[in-house]
Amino acid sequence: MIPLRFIRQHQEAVRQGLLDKGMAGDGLDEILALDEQLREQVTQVESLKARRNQVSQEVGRLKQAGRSAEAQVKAMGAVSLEIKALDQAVHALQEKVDQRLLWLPNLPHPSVPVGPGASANRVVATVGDPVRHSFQAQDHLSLLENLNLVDFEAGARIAGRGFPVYIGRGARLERALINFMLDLHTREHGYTEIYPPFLATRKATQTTGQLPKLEEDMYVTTTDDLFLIPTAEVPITNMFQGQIIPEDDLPLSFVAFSACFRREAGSYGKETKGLLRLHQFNKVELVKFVHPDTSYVELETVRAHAEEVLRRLGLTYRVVELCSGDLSFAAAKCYDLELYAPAMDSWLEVSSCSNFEAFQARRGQIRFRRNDTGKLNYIHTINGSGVATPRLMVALLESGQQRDGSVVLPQALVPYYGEETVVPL
RNA sequence: GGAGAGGUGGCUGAGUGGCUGAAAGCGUCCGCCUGCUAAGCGGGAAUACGGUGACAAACUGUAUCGAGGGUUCGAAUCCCUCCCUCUCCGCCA
Repeated sequence: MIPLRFIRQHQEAVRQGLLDKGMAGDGLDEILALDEQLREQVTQVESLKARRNQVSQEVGRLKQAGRSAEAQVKAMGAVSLEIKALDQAVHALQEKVDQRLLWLPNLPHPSVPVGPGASANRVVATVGDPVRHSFQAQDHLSLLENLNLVDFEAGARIAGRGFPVYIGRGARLERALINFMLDLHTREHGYTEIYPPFLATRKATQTTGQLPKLEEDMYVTTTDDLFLIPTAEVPITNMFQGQIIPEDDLPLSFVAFSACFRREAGSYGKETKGLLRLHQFNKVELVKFVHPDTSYVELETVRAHAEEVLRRLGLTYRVVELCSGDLSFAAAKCYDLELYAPAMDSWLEVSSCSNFEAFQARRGQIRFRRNDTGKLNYIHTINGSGVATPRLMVALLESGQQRDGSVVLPQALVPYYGEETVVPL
């Protein structure tokens, strides 16, 4: 949420930010017009209320003195009716303004490259050399099939396409990846492990910014109006909804494994084969609640923590700084981590590390009290995937495959998986 | 799902129609005092939005005692609806 006062005072900067983010600025004019109208009416009701309060007190005094207050009571009866009518108008206007504000995305940070889409993104680092196999490499689909790790048809019978069933060693490998990542982040990076609910309320989902705009991408349970989480960011961030965090507790760092559910509306046709785009997948997510002064330092930290997963697994990846037009709704700045998949010769996004600044905190009223001034301020939220498993598995299989069709796993994974190689049965 | 109890400031907890934005305590901040610490003494401090003002200080208005409605000149206090928490019962992995 962008604060209304800020919009009022920095109209052109906000307009430009919205344009950079690929959103027409016309919503802004409407908000500003409504806001002006609103403030005018509010001033009007408030002065009526001020008068009523004053006279009502007088009535109290008169009655206590045993004197009549009939004239005052009568006059205020009329005023109260007027107030009621005006109040209704004000509420309706307020509701309109609030709704429109919820549809405004966060503004890009000044350091973010301006551009409309992926072409304007900036590769800021590449780690490792793209693997070149000396034999005819299999893509992940055939590896999954030949090694019998995933059963897509069974998943389709259960829930439709996009819901893979991991089987046998595939399930074990998936579990190994999750445990490896959780251990890394909790033991070495200092995160507190969370096991969150996988469903969240409309309000919670609004806090993190998926709603109202991305409702069509969410699975919802109609009888209770609960949403299946698209990422653990939703439950973790909302643990502190409406809370005031002591300044000395900052930063708070949490890591959670969760299943993630995404309808992926409108993305059919592309990447629908295999594990590249799913309706349900697993992810280990990092979430930090940080002091506003340090949020951009913390963003780099989270990014480093996410990168560490890929480093430990010896995978080739690159870091992409997203341009303004590619930023998600709530993000002010974001790095994507992309793994190299040799058989497909492509880069697969496995992590997004974003600074939301106070955008989510404002929607969810997450604040801290400053020790020096005693004032309440919004904290900043940072999160990063650390990381999502399906494409990680893709890169792992395609990179580690051998001429004989087996896959050699990275050493870091062996204690978790229990074996060094996955061999064809 | 059934019955009951309850939701008040950072926390605990008073408060059943006007003098309550809200007692008291804890915590907190400032000052004093004691050669350190603890204790003690005095004082300050809610949040949001609006107005005047320099997007300062300050002053001022309105709202806020779970949420939304209602009654009333006036509601934390009375009525209705909803949400949440706790206890007991039922059901259940």
